[in-house]
Amino acid sequence: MKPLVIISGPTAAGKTKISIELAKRIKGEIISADSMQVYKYMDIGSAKITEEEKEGIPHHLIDVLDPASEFNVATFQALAKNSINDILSRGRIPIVVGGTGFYIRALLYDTDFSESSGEISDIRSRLEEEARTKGPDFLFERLRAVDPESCEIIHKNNIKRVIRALEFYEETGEKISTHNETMHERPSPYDFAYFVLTKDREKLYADIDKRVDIMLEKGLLDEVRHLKEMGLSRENTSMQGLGYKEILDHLDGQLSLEEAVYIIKRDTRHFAKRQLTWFRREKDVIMINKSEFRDDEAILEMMTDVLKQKEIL
RNA sequence: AGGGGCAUAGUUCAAAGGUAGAACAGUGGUCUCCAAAACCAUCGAUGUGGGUUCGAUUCCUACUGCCCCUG
Repeated sequence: MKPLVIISGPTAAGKTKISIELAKRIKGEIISADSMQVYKYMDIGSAKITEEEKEGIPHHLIDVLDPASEFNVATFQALAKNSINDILSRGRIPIVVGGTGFYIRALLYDTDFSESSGEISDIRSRLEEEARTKGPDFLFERLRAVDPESCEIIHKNNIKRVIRALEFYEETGEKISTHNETMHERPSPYDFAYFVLTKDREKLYADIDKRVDIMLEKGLLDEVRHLKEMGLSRENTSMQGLGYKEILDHLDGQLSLEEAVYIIKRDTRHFAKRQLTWFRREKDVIMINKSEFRDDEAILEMMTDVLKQKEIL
């Protein structure tokens, strides 16, 4: 089986720094599992690693897309798989680093997305239109007719997921609920070690607030202004990123800077909390509370020990 | 110091002589193609003492704290 190291954790947990140190020790290369850092020109707001910080370690899936392009799990999975094979073929170890747990799962368990085209389908736009005109209950009841099991799992207010379930059914003729069940039982094709970096909640939140302030000092406003001049708007997936949508609202005069900053901090904290919920229930993860270690050195020692035990090294 | 006002959840604000509502925050959760998204659930309060009353958090009163005006 292919070896794979994963370093994840909530935003502002300190993944970047640790990942570089680990890569240096184990001859690794880094694959970013981050839905925003793939985009070019989005450096400050996505807390992207700088060239200097990379210390010569090769990074994949960073700065590979124009901010006007679409990006989603399926695309990520395909690109990441290519990178893994590329890295392994050169005798190096792939280290997946990033906070998008959903992407990591899709990669780690090799979720099958082949049924659908990958692009936003006509079916989906039609369903979205119907949700707008006929209301959410209408689609939910239609889903009940074709896939009642999904109605047990999906809350009817969660229009996005109701639409996806219907779309999946219309595209494949199969219920997404049964598809998910089979996917869930699939073992990972990798020999992996899945590390999740955390720190005490209070400390994490304080660091998030601090980091947002630093982003502003570094020129987040100018970065977003530039993206806006490039013609990007809320319609783009990239501009739905934390920090980007709020600053756009501010530049459009819909929010004061103070309000925008408050919302960015708040929503980033919410995001970190959701990430923690995700990792808590993820199987086979190794939680590393940074607050319980002397320093990064101790963490790296522990990580390499685990990798040796698992015979990944 | 004198006069006035306010005191309800972590915060901002409701309500009512019969055991207090909301928003936001906080906390827990869901998740298989926009996931930095979308969605669900939940904890939590009448400043302190006395009085009136069957019953006070509400009315009266003292205290304490905060705000405004005057000096």
